[in-house]
Amino acid sequence: MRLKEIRKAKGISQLKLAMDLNTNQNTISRYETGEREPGIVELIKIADYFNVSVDYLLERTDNPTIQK
Amino acid sequence: MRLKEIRKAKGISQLKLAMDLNTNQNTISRYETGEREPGIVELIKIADYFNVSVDYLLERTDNPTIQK
DNA sequence: TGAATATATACCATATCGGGATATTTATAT
DNA sequence: ATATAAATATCCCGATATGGTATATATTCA
Repeated sequence: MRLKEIRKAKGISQLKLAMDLNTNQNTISRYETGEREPGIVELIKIADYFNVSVDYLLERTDNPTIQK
Repeated sequence: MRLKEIRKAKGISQLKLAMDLNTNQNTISRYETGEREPGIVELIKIADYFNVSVDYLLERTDNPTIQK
């Protein structure tokens, strides 16, 4: 997950992101450390929040846009 | 998940797919009926198996290719 | 229709998840 | 340099979702 990188680029804290996604800071932390993986629903929420493709979030491509 | 559609297009059974992915036929069935969601690891395995983007698999785009 | 193949469901044990609380680390101000 | 605040990581736990085995149902087709 390229989450930490993306979040930092937007300059927001784990706490803010967590609140915006209706979850907890510790949950975000775990995603970033790789201790846990989000479910698909949460994964999509994160991608949408940052306006990036899921493939980009998962480091499967270097292009953040969704191929229309 | 656009799994059923993709699998049928390739003309393979749930059982064959399951075996190729080292899982069970019933697990595939559940993904297709929507009764359960795969974890991210399994999601990526499926996308790679069919050579489609995760976004396509998740019906977030109509284009199956990964934007490089 | 009967056998084979394909798909769905029931049940269960376990792993994984999210949450609250807390610890640790990092930044900031004085 | 130290105190305070902000940010991030970790511990513990209950609840839930997951995958597996076994089985039922549905579909294909000879």
